[in-house]
Amino acid sequence: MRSPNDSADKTRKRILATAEKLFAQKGYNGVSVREITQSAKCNLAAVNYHFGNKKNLYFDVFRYQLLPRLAEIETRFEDNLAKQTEINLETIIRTLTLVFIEKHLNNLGNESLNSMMHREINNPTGAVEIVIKEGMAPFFEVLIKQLKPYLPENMDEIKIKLNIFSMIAMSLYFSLAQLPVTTITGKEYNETFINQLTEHIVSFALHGLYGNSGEIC
Amino acid sequence: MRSPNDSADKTRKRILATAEKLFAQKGYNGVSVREITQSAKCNLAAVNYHFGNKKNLYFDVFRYQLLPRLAEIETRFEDNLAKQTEINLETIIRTLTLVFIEKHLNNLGNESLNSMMHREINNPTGAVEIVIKEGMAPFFEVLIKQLKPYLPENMDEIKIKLNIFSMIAMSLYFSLAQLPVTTITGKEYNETFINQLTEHIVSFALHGLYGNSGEIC
DNA sequence: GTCTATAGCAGGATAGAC
DNA sequence: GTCTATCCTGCTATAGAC
Repeated sequence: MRSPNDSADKTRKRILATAEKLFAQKGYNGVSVREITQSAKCNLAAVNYHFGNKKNLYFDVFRYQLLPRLAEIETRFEDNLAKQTEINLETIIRTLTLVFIEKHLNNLGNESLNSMMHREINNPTGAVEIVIKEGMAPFFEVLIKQLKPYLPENMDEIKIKLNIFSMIAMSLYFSLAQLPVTTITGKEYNETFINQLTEHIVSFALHGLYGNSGEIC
Repeated sequence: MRSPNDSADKTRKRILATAEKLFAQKGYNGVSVREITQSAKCNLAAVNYHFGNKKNLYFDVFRYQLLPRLAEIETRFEDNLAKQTEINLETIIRTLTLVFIEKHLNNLGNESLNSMMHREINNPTGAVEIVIKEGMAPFFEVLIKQLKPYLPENMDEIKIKLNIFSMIAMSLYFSLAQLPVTTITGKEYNETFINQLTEHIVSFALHGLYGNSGEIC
């Protein structure tokens, strides 16, 4: 049996999911409400009914779609790390890199999270701040807690954070900037190359991070 | 004395410069031709007269504004490197990082190059390809030539390229993603912090790059 | 080459029937 | 809650005077 709100809820969710996909692909100004409602197979007025206006729909995509997605990534990172037979700096970095990179092998939806954060970084509308404060910040806490035992004691929190940002920067760049990478290396993003990229990031980050501590090789 | 085309040329250039700034800030769909012409203090019809249509203006911004800007960066990199008393891996990396980071200290206009490349990476319109092929590719050749003597012989070209991309990824991220970095570290982008960032990138890259060669510490 | 005026269209939003 | 019809604004692009 369906509750009275079932259908409404479904329309609402369909709009959110469709909007996420389209906003990620084309940006806020690149998508019209008409396109969203047509793609979500509902009426034009539905967006205004459920979300008030277009801007609010955009914000709700961050709140109800992207924030949970970031939480999923965090969970997946912790789960995958727990599965490792041995935990050390390398396995932590590899696990982190894999959760950021894996969207290219299976469609887990990280793509829109990365893409929309990437867009927002260029012209913030206020929507990212939700994700940064409620999503990224706690993720950083988890990462710092995991990394700290394996890092030199003299590395302060700011330095650890800069190191984490650097790893994320590489993963994001190689995920999003496929066009320049493919054009300049001549390599397509197939499984072999993605593995090579992952190993590169892990190795670069591992040495970068450890060397960075002041303990010169 | 002014040549007959002087005024037209000036209008054209004013439009190009204004369009670069606005497209970088708000993206293609975020800016109207009206806004550009008003900001460039010329008539609405001037864009169509000089560039045919809006899309073509956007392409010409890449061709005539961004491409020369990338060439400038390349020149500045080579000039600054030539000024070093000693050239080694560290000085090359530091010089490269500085040319990418320095836009935050003085306004050299790199900002719009980074910003627009960043935007295009998300939804390519065909305009980036010009910059990649005619700007980035030759820059990579220069970088490879400079780096090669200081790298282990067993590092192939693909690996060198991935290493260069990783350095660029970090510089771009710390330049563009100021909001998350500031929110999470609690540090404002003042001169002290920018210096810390630069040193972090140089150190991370130096160890990442060298460690990456297989010569384990 | 520069400008005004305007055609022609697409966008967000809403009113009101069902 | 859903839909159609419609308002109104703002956009690109062009025609044609100067």
